[in-house]
Amino acid sequence: MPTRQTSKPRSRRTAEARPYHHGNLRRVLIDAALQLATEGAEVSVREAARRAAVSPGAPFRHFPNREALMAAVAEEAQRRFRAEIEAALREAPASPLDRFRAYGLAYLRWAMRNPAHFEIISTGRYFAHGSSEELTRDNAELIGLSEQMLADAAAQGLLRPADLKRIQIAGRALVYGFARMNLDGHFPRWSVEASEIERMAEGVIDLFIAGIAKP
Amino acid sequence: MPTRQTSKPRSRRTAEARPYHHGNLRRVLIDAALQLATEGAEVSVREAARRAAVSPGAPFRHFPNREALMAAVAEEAQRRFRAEIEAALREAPASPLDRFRAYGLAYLRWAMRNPAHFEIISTGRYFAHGSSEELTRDNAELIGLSEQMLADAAAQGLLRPADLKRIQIAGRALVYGFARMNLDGHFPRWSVEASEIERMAEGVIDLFIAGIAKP
DNA sequence: TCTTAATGTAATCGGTGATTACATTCGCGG
DNA sequence: CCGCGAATGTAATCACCGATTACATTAAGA
Repeated sequence: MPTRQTSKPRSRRTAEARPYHHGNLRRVLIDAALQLATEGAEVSVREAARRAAVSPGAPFRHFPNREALMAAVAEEAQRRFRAEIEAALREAPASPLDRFRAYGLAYLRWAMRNPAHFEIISTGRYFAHGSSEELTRDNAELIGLSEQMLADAAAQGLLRPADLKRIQIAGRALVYGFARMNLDGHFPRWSVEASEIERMAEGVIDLFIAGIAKP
Repeated sequence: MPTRQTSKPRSRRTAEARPYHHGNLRRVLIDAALQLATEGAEVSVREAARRAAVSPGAPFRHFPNREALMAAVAEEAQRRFRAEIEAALREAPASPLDRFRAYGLAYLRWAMRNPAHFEIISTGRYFAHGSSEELTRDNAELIGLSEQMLADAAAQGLLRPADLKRIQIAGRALVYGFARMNLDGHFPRWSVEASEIERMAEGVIDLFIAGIAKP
């Protein structure tokens, strides 16, 4: 046996079934980070590695840095977000304003039931804004959807005269603001009942639509 | 000279004017942290200490932990925020809806010109929510102000029939959402001109008020 | 099979929040 | 005026984190 004094390289095959190669680390790390976020904890690469039962340096074989991991997490979350909204829209009425309402409702429901994911998606604090191609594309399509609904509504004469772009941004701000108020703890008291907040979200959306719709 | 081998305790009085006791550390640390935030950097206790030309442990004589420092920073920022809104309200018209508009405008202008401060105030990510008595009190008073305006407007028959609480929350969500969209980088393209965003903010507020006002 | 690239490990670095023991100074009571 | 205790700053240290590097192990294809 030639010079071989480093460590204990005997590939131990005892009880521990996990092979040297994890086989699925990237995916498992993303899920672990997603889980971490869900639990409200700070997402650290080390903790994700710990949960994957892997060394602290291993994740950097799959992600150049922490930001890249967070971007991957955001992509996954955004995928689910978009899927839920499109599903809600699929079984929504045909009227543009009804669809607009269903859109806002689905948006807020998801944001309030997946606060940590929504936070990662929307904040841009966890990874550089525009760092992910897929993320910005998905987001742009979602925005385009709402613009289309408003354009349809205007074409059918359902809206009071107003700048469409302005309506679109106000609607986004309203819904985004409500979601973030929930995230940031601005609903302290009556938030004991999550359903109460969702009811309020519905009311706020209806108020907005009543404000832009032709009387 | 008795046993005295520790360090070099000779109180050096050479060129360096700063006395052992800083005299004003707490205040200087808050300002340094505020400055740090303004520069967009992560606010770390060590960096604040560095800027105050003081050892890394010194800040902990004035703040039990990082959170407490951030809370103090938030209190200072909130004080300025509230002062600006009250100033704007002082020279606003008497009509409730005009005052409501002035309120929203002052809110958004400050938030967009002091993004880092607004972030620290509103997010609750830098210190425990409700950890500061003053902060929650100030905030409650600000909210009470807006509620009063809406109540006045309703009493004067200026509003379309709607739940006041609902209007109030929608208004807060709208304005908070717009401010956060700006913070979180949701205004990428046409944001080259800051005045452009402020113009849009004005338009969004007007749209909202037109939506709740009696036609 | 055997060579090479992919993947995981171990050790290490600099930065950070936090704690502790110690040094220095201020301010108040004698 | 003195001196003692409280307040305040320093130095050293710890654990954790992101990141890098050298190395070990394995999978996969020529």
